[in-house]
Amino acid sequence: MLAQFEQVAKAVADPSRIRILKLLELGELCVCQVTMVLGLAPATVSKHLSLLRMAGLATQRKSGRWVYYGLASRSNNLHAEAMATMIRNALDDDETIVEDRCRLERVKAVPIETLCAKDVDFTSSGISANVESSG
Amino acid sequence: MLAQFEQVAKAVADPSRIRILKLLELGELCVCQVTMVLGLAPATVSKHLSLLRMAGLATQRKSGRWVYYGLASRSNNLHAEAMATMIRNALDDDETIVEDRCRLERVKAVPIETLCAKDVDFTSSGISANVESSG
DNA sequence: TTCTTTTTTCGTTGAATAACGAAATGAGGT
DNA sequence: ACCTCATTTCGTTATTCAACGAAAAAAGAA
Repeated sequence: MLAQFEQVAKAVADPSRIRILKLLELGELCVCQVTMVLGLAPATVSKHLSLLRMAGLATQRKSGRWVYYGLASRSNNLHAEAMATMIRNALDDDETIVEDRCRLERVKAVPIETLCAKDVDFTSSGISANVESSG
Repeated sequence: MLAQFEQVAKAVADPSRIRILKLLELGELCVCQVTMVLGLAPATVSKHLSLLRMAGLATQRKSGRWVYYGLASRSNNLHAEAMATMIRNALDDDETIVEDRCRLERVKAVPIETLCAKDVDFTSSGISANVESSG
């Protein structure tokens, strides 16, 4: 019980994971989308997402080649819901969070097929993906 | 802002510090009292309390030779209050917390003058402090 | 099956941190 | 002033953990 609380608190005591949770508020995302927004290695992001899931804060759904993560609505971890609520009611004005969400919008604009392995430059103002054939 | 949240989350992501916060719910305590209950070195407990204070979760009050720490009612850290509320509404049934509070009652029964440097055996059923001269 | 692609696991490295004992600090008390 | 004692700071050690690249796994597509 104390250990469960500790698990949730540790999960939330990392800026990257907080950023991820605030991204997931806008809907479920696949690993590669989160990777693009945070600018971290895929392995690192996968680990963060897995850890959030273990703490009862995120859910996992596999669809096709992609694995989608979302916010957990109900959890087996007693304290996860309270922590999730607290985070949902906070940090919306934070500079980093706002920037992340802005970047997310642009990442979402790119079809997921062309997002990951291609040379998508989302750091500049526009997204210049190879979308010449998608209509 | 994100960093502030991170600070609070880190402060709370340690079992010893959670135990301390749940002890402080029962009123302010000096470092040596907390030390007796947790069974850690004074230096370690002092560090934990200092860290809780830095995170806006605890307050410090010096009186005589002792330094008393208590729960912060209002804080300059935005997220501290929310986290404090969450913890206050949780873990009251936790085995460790209950045991800690039981030990605290017995520690509180000993006058603070005789508590710290003396050979107080609070691990067994009764407290056998050297209180032969204080009555 | 074979290839490709997304995600995860593995192993390593560097940084953060919890714990301790020893020494320093600070506040009474003599 | 000096002594005593509670607390804090310092320095060390062992553990934890975030990040990465490389390799393995999983799941379509050809």
